[in-house]
Amino acid sequence: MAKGSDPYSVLPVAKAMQVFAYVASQAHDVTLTEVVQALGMPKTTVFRYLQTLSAAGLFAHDIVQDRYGVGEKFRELAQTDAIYHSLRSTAQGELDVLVGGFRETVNLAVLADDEVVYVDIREATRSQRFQARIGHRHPVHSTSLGKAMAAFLPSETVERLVRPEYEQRTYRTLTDARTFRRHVEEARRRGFAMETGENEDGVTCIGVPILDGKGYPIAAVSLSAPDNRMKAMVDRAAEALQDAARRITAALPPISLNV
Amino acid sequence: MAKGSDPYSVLPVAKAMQVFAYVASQAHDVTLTEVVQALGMPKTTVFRYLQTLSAAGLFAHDIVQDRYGVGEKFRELAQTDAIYHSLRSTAQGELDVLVGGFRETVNLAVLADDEVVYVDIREATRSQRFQARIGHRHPVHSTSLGKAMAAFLPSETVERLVRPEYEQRTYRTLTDARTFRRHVEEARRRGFAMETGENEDGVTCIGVPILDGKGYPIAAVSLSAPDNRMKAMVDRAAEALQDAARRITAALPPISLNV
DNA sequence: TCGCTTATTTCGTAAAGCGAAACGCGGCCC
DNA sequence: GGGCCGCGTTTCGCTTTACGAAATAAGCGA
Repeated sequence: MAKGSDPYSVLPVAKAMQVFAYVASQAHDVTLTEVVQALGMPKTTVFRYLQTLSAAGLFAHDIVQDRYGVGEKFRELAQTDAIYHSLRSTAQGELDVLVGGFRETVNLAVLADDEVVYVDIREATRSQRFQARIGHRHPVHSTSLGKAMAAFLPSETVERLVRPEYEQRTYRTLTDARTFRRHVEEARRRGFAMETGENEDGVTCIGVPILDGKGYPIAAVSLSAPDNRMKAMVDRAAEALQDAARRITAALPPISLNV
Repeated sequence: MAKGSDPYSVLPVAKAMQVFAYVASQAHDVTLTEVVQALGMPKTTVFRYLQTLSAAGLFAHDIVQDRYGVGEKFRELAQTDAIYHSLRSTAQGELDVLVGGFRETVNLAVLADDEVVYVDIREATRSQRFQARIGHRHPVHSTSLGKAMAAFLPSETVERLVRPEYEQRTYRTLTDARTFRRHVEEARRRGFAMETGENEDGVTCIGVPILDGKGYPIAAVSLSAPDNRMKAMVDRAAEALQDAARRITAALPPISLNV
């Protein structure tokens, strides 16, 4: 049987996952004994796993029929993953093209808990000081990524991002709500956001939102380069980023994330 | 914390599911410490869960970056569930209409392991002897459901269902390959399958396949009634079933199941 | 090269997962 | 209508084995 050859395998978890896989792959809701017979595990054990997984919301326990099926929590997770997975895999090629074309660092990020979370990063030159790492979080107000996404959010949602005062990351960082609103407004008008040394000294960023089927900014791509080098290619970069974003949008599944 | 109020909750499983939910809801692949900090669990514990879930295929462990993300097994399960969930929920209303219109038992089934698996059943009159139960399996050759699905399978797949001899369920059950092929061929021509007392004495069934976006028979609906009562309404029933099947197909997501 | 951070391994302890068996309940059949 | 059977739930005692602190190793940036 699925005896964990892995010495770090936690048996209850491994066995519960067998139950999970069985239930999820059936077209109908299952009974306790059905799982027991299918997997050859003791009744008590399966019973406990079914209870635990139901309590976690991954399964739904139909009390009337005493049957277990896949739960809403599972479907939420699956949908979230499907979207992000699709985002990353379709973005992949575009990021490569961008980094190849400009030889500057390219970032892919999403908005989570009102922060910018880096999802993929391509550094053109590793000699350069770290900008960010995958999974790291930066503020919305100091990044072109954040402002680009904010620019295409419904206005009620933007208001949620407005603070009386913002953290000053560099001497150029905007710190008041008024300026933030102006930057966001400008990004919306131009179709891309810009940030010049507001997040990190000497580094300029151009960010463009990636919209999902409903026009909601699910993510953003940005190009970041030293101030001087960026100056010469702002227009070209903005256009390339917008093209990339459009293509990524087109390849995304038509479903949306519940905000 | 998420202390299992449920006395039957298995803690390792419950905690592993927290890890699961966290990883699946992130847009980026995560590191061990990231999970530890987010969930406030001991490092060793999380490490073991990540290992276990990766071994189960639900997570993918990127050895190079030492990051964990959602694995292919999870996506397979999610897709299977999405299809079946959609099938059942869109079929729901149609089944109700059918049972209301004919006052006879209506079945929804899928094909699994070359058998007919009942997924939903609406009995018009409970006095009647049980026909089948959800999750029960009947042979392909003796049911209208099975023959309806077989009729729209690619011919190579139909061959997999052909046996030199079939189990004789009633004295009317077809038992040879030749007759099976003939029935399937006829069902394909007519667009619905029929079975008269071949699965259960005195009961006649009409089955119609439900095709997915690619024209593959993902399931089937059937109406079953005592021979005499069915005789009077064959044409009307076949048409109603076909209409229902068409509507269910239309509401299905455009993705397919890998056969 | 050093020093930090992060992943892996070890190990002793006690918690808690396990599963046989008993119980209770409902439905089916006689 | 009564009894039987199948199924889900509960109990209980026994270790098994999950646990987590701490030590170790491996990376990686400075």
